[in-house]
Amino acid sequence: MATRPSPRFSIIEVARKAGVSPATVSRAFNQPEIVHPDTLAHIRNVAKRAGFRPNRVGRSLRSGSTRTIGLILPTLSNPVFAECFEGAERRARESGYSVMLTATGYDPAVESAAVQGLMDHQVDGLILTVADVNKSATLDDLDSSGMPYVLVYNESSTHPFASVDNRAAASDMVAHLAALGHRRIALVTGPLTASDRARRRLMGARACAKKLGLETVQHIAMSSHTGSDADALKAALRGKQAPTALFCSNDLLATAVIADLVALGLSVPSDISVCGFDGMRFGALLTPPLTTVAQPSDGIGQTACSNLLAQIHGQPPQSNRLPHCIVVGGTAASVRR
Amino acid sequence: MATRPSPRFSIIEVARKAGVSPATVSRAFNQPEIVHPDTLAHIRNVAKRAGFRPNRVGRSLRSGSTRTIGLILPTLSNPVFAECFEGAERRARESGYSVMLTATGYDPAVESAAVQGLMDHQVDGLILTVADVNKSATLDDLDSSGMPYVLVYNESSTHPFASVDNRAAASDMVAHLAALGHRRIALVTGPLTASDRARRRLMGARACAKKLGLETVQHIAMSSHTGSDADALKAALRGKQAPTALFCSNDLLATAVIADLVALGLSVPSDISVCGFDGMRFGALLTPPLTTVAQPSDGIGQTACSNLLAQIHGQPPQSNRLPHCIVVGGTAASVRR
DNA sequence: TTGAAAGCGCTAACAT
DNA sequence: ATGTTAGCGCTTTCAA
Repeated sequence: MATRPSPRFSIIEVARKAGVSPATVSRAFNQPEIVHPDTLAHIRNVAKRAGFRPNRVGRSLRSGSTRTIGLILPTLSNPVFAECFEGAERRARESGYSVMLTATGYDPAVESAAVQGLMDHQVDGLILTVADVNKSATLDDLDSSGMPYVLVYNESSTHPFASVDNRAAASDMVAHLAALGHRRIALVTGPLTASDRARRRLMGARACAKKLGLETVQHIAMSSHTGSDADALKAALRGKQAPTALFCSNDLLATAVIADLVALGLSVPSDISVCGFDGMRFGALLTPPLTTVAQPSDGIGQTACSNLLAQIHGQPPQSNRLPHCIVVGGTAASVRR
Repeated sequence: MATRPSPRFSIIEVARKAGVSPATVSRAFNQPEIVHPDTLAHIRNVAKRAGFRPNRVGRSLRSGSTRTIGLILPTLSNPVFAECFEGAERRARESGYSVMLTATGYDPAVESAAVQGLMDHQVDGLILTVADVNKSATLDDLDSSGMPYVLVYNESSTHPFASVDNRAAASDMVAHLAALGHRRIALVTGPLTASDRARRRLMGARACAKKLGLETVQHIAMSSHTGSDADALKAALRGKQAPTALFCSNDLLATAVIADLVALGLSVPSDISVCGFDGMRFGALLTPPLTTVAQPSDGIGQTACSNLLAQIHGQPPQSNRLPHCIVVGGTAASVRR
């Protein structure tokens, strides 16, 4: 079991040892059905003995395909994105594709560099989430590059994506809150300028409120995407017109908001209702369990990957809106009379 | 903004357009300091105008380095591994390395295929977690391949790793429980045969119990790594000699166990104490917050990556034991008299 | 069914 | 400081 310096065989050595041409060895690995069974067995034997495995870099350069896709997500520490990755990676692996993954930490500079870097690596396609579909330099680059890609979580009429219908989902949650008797609802988000999803959710929430004759959904902006802002929260809760329900634009934010409310001496849901958006598994473990809008993140990843692979194989780009559902937990309750 | 079929330029075209040799263009990108400033500016200009970026596949083939590392982890849905990935990826990116990631779902076959696949891709090194360092076919392959690698979460005297000291960590937790008055403690794990970490934790727990004169730490094996087994649990809790504290070998398992206990009509911690191992962030959000042994997962990933890069650059392999700490939550309380 | 030859895009000797 | 040349490992015509 000595650690030899690994004199990595090439297809040429194998060909010589097997007494055939390099082309035949190549065929033995790529189109075994067209080489003579005896030759095939012999080559496989020699290759195995020598510990030979085709070098994918050589193959990629020659064939023009790396059989690798790139994934660019804000952070894997948000279980929503982690699940999305798992769905996509599994699907990719099943099709013989590998995945390069970059976490941007919501930094547009990292995001843009990641796209460039993955393109330099000649990935066959890209799955990514951008802050805002409508003004993303990254996305413009991508469009003009001809590289196949699919967005996840974003929605757009001009770019392929896999996502829930954020407007409808937010609307459904507002309807749920309204059914509980809430008439003053606020949507809590991170910086709106940095998230087209948050904007869509706000639109959906407002549309529903209007339809149901509720007061306009207020908007409370936090400075970070997943962290709460105790001061902003306190300010928003002052006065007679304070909202009775806080609809947070993601689950992580909801947990942070709940923690802040508790620190403020409020109790959820008896003093105020809170709900989230995402449906991360951990929400169910909280006490009370988090009321939220569940997105099928694994499915979003899987679908995006399927669509991307289809594109890579020449199909036209395609978008999918996956079904969401309201998870009734215990953080949103009937409003007190 | 037409989607041109992208007639990807090569270094040769750029060289011709710029009136220099391909080698000079290559130098302009790789060792800009040795080319004449005017030439450099001119080449950069031409390259930029043509939208040229060096093809990393060509470069990799020629140079023998892909500047890519492989990461193989059981699942990104466990926030512990997600954080580890983030630490490693960030560190890699800072050094100009990209990351290919595979989630094995604890399946040895996937694990082994992933190692092969990443080696086929000519990654420069590998970071991975294996079920059992002492009998891992995967690891044997790796050793004989000469590919640099660093284990994460595993510990070994013969393989480089980055991990906490699992024995000491488990011992510390047992000491903590003992200080709360517990004398009958059980360690709850998934299949022991499939996790050297669980085994080390059991050893550490037993050693500490012995030292402190407690009863031997019982072992309750669940059939899955992170799911609880209500029947096994019920059986273990029968009788006068039932444990007063359940030490779960990971946080996800701890949450599942707590849920089962609650379903059994027991209350944590007043009827029985429970604690976990990992220190996932969500533990702090539970009610009561999870008492656990925190591992610095981001740091483990970062350290592993640093050590791997050092190895890739010719340094000898190195192992690191990172510090753990006991997080006192509310799921473990003083034993009732 | 197999072989010969060219070349994917790039870099590293070696020359100048 | 720049150019010439060869070739990394593989696949893919084109021939046989």
